[in-house]
Amino acid sequence: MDICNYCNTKSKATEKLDPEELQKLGDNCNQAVFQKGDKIIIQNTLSYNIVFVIEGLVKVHTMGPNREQILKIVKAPSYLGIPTTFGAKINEYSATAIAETKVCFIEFGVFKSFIKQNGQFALEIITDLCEREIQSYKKYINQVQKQGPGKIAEALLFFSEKIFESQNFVLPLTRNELGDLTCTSRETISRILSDFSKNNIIDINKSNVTILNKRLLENISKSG
DNA sequence: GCATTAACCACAG
DNA sequence: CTGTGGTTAATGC
Repeated sequence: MDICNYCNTKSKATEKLDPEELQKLGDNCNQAVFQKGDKIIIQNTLSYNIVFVIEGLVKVHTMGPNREQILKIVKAPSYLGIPTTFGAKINEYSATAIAETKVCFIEFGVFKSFIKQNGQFALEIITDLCEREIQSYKKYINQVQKQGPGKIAEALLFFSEKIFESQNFVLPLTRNELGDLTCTSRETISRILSDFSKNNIIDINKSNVTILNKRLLENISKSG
């Protein structure tokens, strides 16, 4: 089977593979579709695969000592689980689909062999990992130093700009999950969202959000 | 002290 | 699952 050769959702890294390697990838990967709420990677279980998200949206989350923490929201196309598969025997985090999501499971040994053999492939993977690590530093600082409105404004801007690329979108998370994402409580999310709405910064109906005053939202996000 | 912020609890829809 | 109100604790003038 030559499935990977014809797949038009190649990662930057797989574009560097030669035909023989692509063949090998095709022989050692499996596609699967997950519905909203389905777990793709499960914390505290063994990992055998690298996951490549072909389409959809995923939350990467981990259970802390007290509560659930959403580490990040990942949009296709993207790899998933490289850190936990290389860096730990047992998964350090879970990944759950928050929209219908199509993924490819790549056998770990094969993925590793590409890293060893193909420098261009490895370079793309490392570059991607580094960009994500820097992002995670930023998110970490924001979460620790901003107060509620700043964190929530930032989350809204993140969904608007990075995920949906629109002023109008449907939040893929419940209020509780938004709390897990922004290190606040679901009550705080409720209050601040209706506050933003009262001040005509956003329009919100259930999970349907329209950003009305982006400038102000950016200021709130910046000033924390 | 007094104000602000936000978590926790409870209860209603 | 959400929205609100009351209570409480921490933090900063």
